[in-house]
Amino acid sequence: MGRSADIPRSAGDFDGDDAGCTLLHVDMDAFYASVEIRRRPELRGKPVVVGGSLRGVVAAASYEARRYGIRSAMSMGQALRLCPRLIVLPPDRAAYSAASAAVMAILRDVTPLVEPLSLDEAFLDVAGAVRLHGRPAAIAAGIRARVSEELALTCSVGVAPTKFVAKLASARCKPDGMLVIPAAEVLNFLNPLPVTVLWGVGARTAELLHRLGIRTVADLADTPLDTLRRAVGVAGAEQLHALAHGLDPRTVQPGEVEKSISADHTNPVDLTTEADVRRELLRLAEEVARRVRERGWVARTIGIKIRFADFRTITRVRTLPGWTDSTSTIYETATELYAGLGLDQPRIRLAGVKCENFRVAGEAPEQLTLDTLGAEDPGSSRPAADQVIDAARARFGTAAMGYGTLLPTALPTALPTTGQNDRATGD
DNA sequence: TCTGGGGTCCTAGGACCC
DNA sequence: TCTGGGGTCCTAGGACCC
Repeated sequence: MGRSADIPRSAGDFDGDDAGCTLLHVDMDAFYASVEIRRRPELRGKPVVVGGSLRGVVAAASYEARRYGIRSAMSMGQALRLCPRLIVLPPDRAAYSAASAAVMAILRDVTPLVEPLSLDEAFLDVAGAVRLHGRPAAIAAGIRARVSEELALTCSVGVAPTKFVAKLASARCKPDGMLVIPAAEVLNFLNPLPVTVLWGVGARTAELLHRLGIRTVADLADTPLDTLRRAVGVAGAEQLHALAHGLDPRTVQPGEVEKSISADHTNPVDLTTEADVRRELLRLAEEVARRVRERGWVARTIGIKIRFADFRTITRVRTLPGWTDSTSTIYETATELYAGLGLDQPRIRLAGVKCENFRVAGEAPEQLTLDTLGAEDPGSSRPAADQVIDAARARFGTAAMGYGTLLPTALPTALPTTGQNDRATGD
């Protein structure tokens, strides 16, 4: 990478003051849709969304689809009404993860201070990289060039003195753009923007603020802190007040680890029988437990989420006496929490299972298994069975083997622990 | 064809301990 | 006997983000 003037794609046009603009926000353009179009060039130029499921919403929309007013999070039905010839593709998470890893690798060539926010965006702190790679604007242009040339994808990059201004900047130069907000321009940039652009202002908070006559960032900056506190609570008020004045002390955190791991699924048809719900909880427990084990962790808190047909949603969690990574312990806890709801004639749209409160497996003071929960079989080899299943799935895919395939039609309250059923039936 | 699936953070109330 | 404050842990719900 050279000076900004040498950078292709005209992104280096910026010749203003980027001193102190050491925070970059890199945001991939229409990421899932772009990955799909990259491998199916015949879709280029067409309205494409990724989403798919029967009761689903749009996860990503190509810019052609957006011309019809289609946006992510819109229901698939509404999207199809706006554009009947819309091309709808089912999500392929593995492909997006692989593309994401390639993007993150390019970013980490610039600096180790990369904080991914999701598969398709990341913050970078380039303060220490300018000697090697040039000014922030040149670094941003270089990243955009590499992503385009090596990955055939486009991204937009915001360059600013703080995280949230960098993120706003990337959003305002999409697609395939770059925007530098010099320190001296931050307030001019922020003031006219609607409050809804601020981190933490969603529909509810916006409504509260509008009632106070606060519509722009400038309005917010002029509002006394006490007034804000009464409207949105102490923590929210302090943060909004700071952001409105261009202040954001957050630094780039490259080592962020997950605090919870969850899986949930909206069923195409509501679940109405106990057996169906248990089967679904088992499937979700397997998925979550596998991901916990993948990381070499153990969890102490297990939770379920249930969304009823009327969209009312409840959660229940239980903190166990010790830590576990066992599918059966997580499943048992989930079913107990479900049973505790005492539902009579359930109509369940969505079920979810979550683990939190993690430790690294070896460092946990104790390993909680079914045994320590008082199960009948003190010699249970269930953790070994988990490992066998994980290994089989890693080789042959998730359909290869699992507790789910072991279960008879009428589900038992507890999983078999004698080992005699520990063979996949292959169905 | 109303409303996905992965998360984080905050609040409020209760239990419990000192 | 009445009254209490502070701290921590746990749970449920909800706002918010991508």
